[in-house]
Amino acid sequence: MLAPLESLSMTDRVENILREYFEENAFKPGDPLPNEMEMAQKLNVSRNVVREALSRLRMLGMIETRPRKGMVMSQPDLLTGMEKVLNPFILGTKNLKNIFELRLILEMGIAEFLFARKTKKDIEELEAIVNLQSNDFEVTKEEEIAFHGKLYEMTGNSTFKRFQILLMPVFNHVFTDYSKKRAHVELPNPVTHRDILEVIRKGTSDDFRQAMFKHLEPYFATSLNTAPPKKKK
Amino acid sequence: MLAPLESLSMTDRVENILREYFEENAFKPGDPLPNEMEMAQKLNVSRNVVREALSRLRMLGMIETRPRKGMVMSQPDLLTGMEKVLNPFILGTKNLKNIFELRLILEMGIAEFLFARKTKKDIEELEAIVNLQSNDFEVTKEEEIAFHGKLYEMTGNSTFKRFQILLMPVFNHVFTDYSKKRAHVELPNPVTHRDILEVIRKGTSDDFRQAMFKHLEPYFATSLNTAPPKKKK
DNA sequence: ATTATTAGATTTGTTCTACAAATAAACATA
DNA sequence: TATGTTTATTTGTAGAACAAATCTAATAAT
Repeated sequence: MLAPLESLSMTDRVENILREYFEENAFKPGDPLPNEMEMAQKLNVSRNVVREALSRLRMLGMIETRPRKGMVMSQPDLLTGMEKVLNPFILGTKNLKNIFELRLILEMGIAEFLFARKTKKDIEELEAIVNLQSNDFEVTKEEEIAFHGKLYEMTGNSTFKRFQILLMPVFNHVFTDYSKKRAHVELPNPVTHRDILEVIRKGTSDDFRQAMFKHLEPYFATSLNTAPPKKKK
Repeated sequence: MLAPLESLSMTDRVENILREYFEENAFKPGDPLPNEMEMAQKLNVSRNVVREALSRLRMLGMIETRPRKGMVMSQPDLLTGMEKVLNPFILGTKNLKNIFELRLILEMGIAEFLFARKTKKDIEELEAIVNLQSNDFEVTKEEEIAFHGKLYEMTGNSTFKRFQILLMPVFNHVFTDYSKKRAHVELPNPVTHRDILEVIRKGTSDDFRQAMFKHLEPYFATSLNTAPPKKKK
């Protein structure tokens, strides 16, 4: 196959060079960086090109600059870059479907950490959230987020929690979209938030996974039915 | 508390404005964008500022520009932004620990999709991978990646697969780091890749989760022992 | 009439210059 | 010592200029 060989712009190249430079020299958060003019001269490019590359790294949180003082390395947020791209209109249907599934995967996978780290206080708070629901069989989006958000929090993993919170709106967007195309399915024995709460209180991590699967069954069904696995031959 | 009030730079503001503009007007991949000068004039900023903002969006894959022709909206990759900051030296220990756990969570969560979508061909390929291992009880990093990578692939979720591949080096980095500080623990009954293969062949998704947990037990132990849950009071 | 060539206009990539503004450091003052 | 002032430094922003590639349209050739 002949693919158009991609010619990187100066900015692209400088961005890569800078990241490699930081990596090779093991720059850590707080370390001061050379100033813009110095970089531009060393790399033999204009200050503008350097600034565009730095602007990218600044957006990702890799560097910080105190205006008129200098630049320092800083600790990036893992998910900032992803967050900015989470726009349902420009993410393709495939990406959206993948995100939808990703949430289900994550939700099923938290059992061990949840049970290893749950505290009495957590369970009390979770109960309070459940008690605030006006109807156990018809929860609002806010109640949904409150409940599951608390579960993520109980894993003690802040990245994971943030990740899930980011995914949630996309998840809802996709599900709403699917729902329009499919007849609504009533489940005979739905597992409610309250049921899950009891499992967390008295059950095992295995019980939790089974309960969670039942709880998420409509979503699993949606994903596995409407989007059959396509094998690229 | 008095926190330093953050004043956004023009570039930051333009970046936000552009993203909102794309979102509000439901720009889709392929849609042409106004040119740089037009944007600069409409926003009453210099072309430099617009270019820095556009450079950021270009990095994330939100826009593409065919040099000297024009800019078009494009379909971003979800994980590009994350990939660029995956540098163990600048990610803090907390982030690294979170990533470490995230892999465990994901690995435990894939059971349903794996079993719903596995094919004979998948299982044959997985068997081939297992058979290539020289020692079932002492697999190399490459063999490890091959095996688990195939599992991710079998979920039929390309984003998920890419996600895991990105996380793997960080995971190994963290575990190597932990291993130095802890005595090596021999497990009495390790679950090997071959065991997991058999479970995938003949077992259920529940069996899979239990097998996978046993397989990953050293990692779970590492995470749950060395990093006890800290409750922020 | 169709094709080939040329010229001009457009747009991004890149460079350069200039200046404002904020800070830190050095200095001066009370 | 504590406070005010000056100065040098560095980023943020603006604007002009040009190269290079593409598209359009006009012109020339067959």
